[in-house]
Amino acid sequence: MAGVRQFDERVALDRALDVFEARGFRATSMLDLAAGTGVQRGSLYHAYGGKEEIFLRAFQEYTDRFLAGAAEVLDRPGKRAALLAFFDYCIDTFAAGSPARGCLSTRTAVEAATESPRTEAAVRAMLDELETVVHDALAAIDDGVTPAVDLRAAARLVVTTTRGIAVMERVGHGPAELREIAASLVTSLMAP
Amino acid sequence: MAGVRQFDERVALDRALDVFEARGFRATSMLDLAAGTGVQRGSLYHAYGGKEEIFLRAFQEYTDRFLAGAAEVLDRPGKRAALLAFFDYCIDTFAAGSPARGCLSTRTAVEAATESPRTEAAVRAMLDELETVVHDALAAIDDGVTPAVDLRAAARLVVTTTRGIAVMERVGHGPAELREIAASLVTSLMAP
DNA sequence: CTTATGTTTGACACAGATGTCAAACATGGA
DNA sequence: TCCATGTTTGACATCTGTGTCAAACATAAG
Repeated sequence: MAGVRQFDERVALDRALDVFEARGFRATSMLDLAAGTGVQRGSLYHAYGGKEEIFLRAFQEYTDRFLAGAAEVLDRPGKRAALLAFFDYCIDTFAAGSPARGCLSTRTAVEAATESPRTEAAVRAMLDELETVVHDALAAIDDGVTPAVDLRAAARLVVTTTRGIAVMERVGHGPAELREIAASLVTSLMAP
Repeated sequence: MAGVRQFDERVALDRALDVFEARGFRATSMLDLAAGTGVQRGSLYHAYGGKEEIFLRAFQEYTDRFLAGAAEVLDRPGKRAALLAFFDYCIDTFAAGSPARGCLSTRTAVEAATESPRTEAAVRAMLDELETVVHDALAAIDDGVTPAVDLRAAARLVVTTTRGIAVMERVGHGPAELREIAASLVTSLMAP
């Protein structure tokens, strides 16, 4: 194998992810990606084919990290505490950076899903997995607290609420307000 | 006053709204608006200045209609029934058309709010009003059912959930699934 | 050292969008 | 009727992004 790639693929995709998080899928051009990664546009086309392919690879990295983090914070005794920690984790992620990054998966779902079936499938898969992570984590906590609805429905409602919170963040609600919304859900769902 | 506008402003803004609903704020160009409204691009620039201005006017129309519709469906005896009817109304709106239109305000919040303060403010105002509409409607229903959290928080959680549902719609969840999510929230929030 | 192989580079042709403008136009009021 | 006023129109210059490609290049393997 001669003719070897001159850039570090992991570094490049990592930087590409930064660009996508800062600008969103639609607004990111191949020019932006070239600038952000330090790799020439032509090389990016040669190596990956185009923006969608690059996005899908970077998004996979994002998904893996996010889900791993979620599973970690959910792992504690007490369903209520676990959920509150999970929402804190989400909100911290959304609100990080200045201007705030927002939630990449939500952004992608809304702005890119319709025009790219593969992207839609990737986001959908991510949310399904997140639902499973939440479900399994709650199922593993045996503290006598029972949700108002069955566990699968509760998990889906929790995931849906993270999406709602991500949207509320975009219109200017601060972390404190977002946490209040989360607390309202947890109180409702896990009645005392 | 000589030199009079040749197109019907109400019709044009109505059609512009269709275009924005079909393609989203970002993806809509002045060319698209010209095609959609039947008004020449130059005339649109002359009359409104640019895309953002046109959007804000069309969005105001959308907001008025949506809020009026929401107030109407929320007006019934029984808090649970009112909320379920409200979610049905939202879901029907999001799922209408093929491909489904989705939720314009959610879409706009996510894809346009950061890059246009006026747009962000418009969406924020719309959501604040929606929260008030929900709050006032629930406050007016005296059926003995009490939410698990205070009414203001409940209203905000409901609005947040409509946003979450709008996102879930984008990744392929159908109306039936979306209604289940709504039902989970209503059950949790308004414990029997 | 040489070769074969895949990579990098800058340039090219093209498409779509922007914002502006002078000239042509339509029309209410004098 | 004619004029003043604001509107419409198509064209223009410009910009940003796309996707492709031949030539230059780097390097692992022989």
